[in-house]
Amino acid sequence: MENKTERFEKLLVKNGLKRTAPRLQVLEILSGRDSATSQPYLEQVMGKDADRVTLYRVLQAFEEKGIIHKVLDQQGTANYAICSDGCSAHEHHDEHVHFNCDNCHKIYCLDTVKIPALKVPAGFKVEHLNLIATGLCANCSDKVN
Amino acid sequence: MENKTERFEKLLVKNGLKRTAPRLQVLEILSGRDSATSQPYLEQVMGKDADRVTLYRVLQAFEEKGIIHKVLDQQGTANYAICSDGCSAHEHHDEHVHFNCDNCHKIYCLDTVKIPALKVPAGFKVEHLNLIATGLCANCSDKVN
DNA sequence: CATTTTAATGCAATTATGTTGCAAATATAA
DNA sequence: TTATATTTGCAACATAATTGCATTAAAATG
Ligand SMILES: [Mn+2]
Ligand SMILES: [Mn+2]
Ligand SMILES: [Zn+2]
Ligand SMILES: [Zn+2]
Repeated sequence: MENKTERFEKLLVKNGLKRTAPRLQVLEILSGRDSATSQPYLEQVMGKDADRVTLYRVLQAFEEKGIIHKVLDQQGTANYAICSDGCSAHEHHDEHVHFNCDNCHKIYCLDTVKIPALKVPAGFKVEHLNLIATGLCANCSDKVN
Repeated sequence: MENKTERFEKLLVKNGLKRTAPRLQVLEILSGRDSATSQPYLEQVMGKDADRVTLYRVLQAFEEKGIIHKVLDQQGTANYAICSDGCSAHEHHDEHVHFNCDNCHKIYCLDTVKIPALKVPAGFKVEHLNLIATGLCANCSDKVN
């Protein structure tokens, strides 16, 4: 079985992106976490390995290519998670619900929970739906009890 | 029938807030619009009538008291709308869908569209739901046709 | 109505987040 | 190995938001 780095390199090539250190590092970090990762956290972890501007540009490129998707938490902070397969440059196919824990502040992609269709008033044309649930995640509600 | 300003003054008193010019002005502006109002717009309209910091503090106080609610648009910008009745200091009772138009960028409170209940994975405890639909609003989809 | 009390405002400084232009570096194609 | 096209880093800038503190003003009190 091919290792993670090899997979990431192929992913970059497939999307016409050059195999660079900051890009591989971002993929490394994101893939190693069980929840969406905030921009500030990424910035902190990458430290001086990459300039702040580079990080923003890496994230933007990945988002455009459908490699990651952005989720804003309740404070408006950008969080990023690796996309499920099937997302591409011009369409993200992962309209799942996101869960923002009030306690640990993690954002989980609830890949199995799809957003139900909506009946909107006449005239409105819905393109995308974005649903964020807040409350306590499985970990935190355990601890509280 | 009592006029708007009188109503606003009562609203402030009821919530233990002093009747000040910046507060009345914010209520005036918000109530005169058909969609949620962004912080930058408010700042611009109020001009030098109130310091930027005061505006932030007015909005925060109103939100805490359940007088207005905040909606983040797709860029993470804060937008504010007056709450429906029944919202209070510690509970907002207006979990309706919000619609963010891709064209005019307005955010509409779809008061009549409630967010459907969700089935989440075991362990997760949902407190609040926050659903933003994007697409074209009634006005803009008219114009396009 | 004058005075006291308490809440709210304005200002200055600071932090966080995100963007742009451009020169230098580097990954990859030739 | 060289050429090219992309990517990076740096500097400067823009905007959003927060904090501490002195001053002002609203409302409560007598
Ligand atoms: Mn997700
Ligand atoms: Mn609303
Ligand atoms: Zn949690
Ligand atoms: Zn519109």
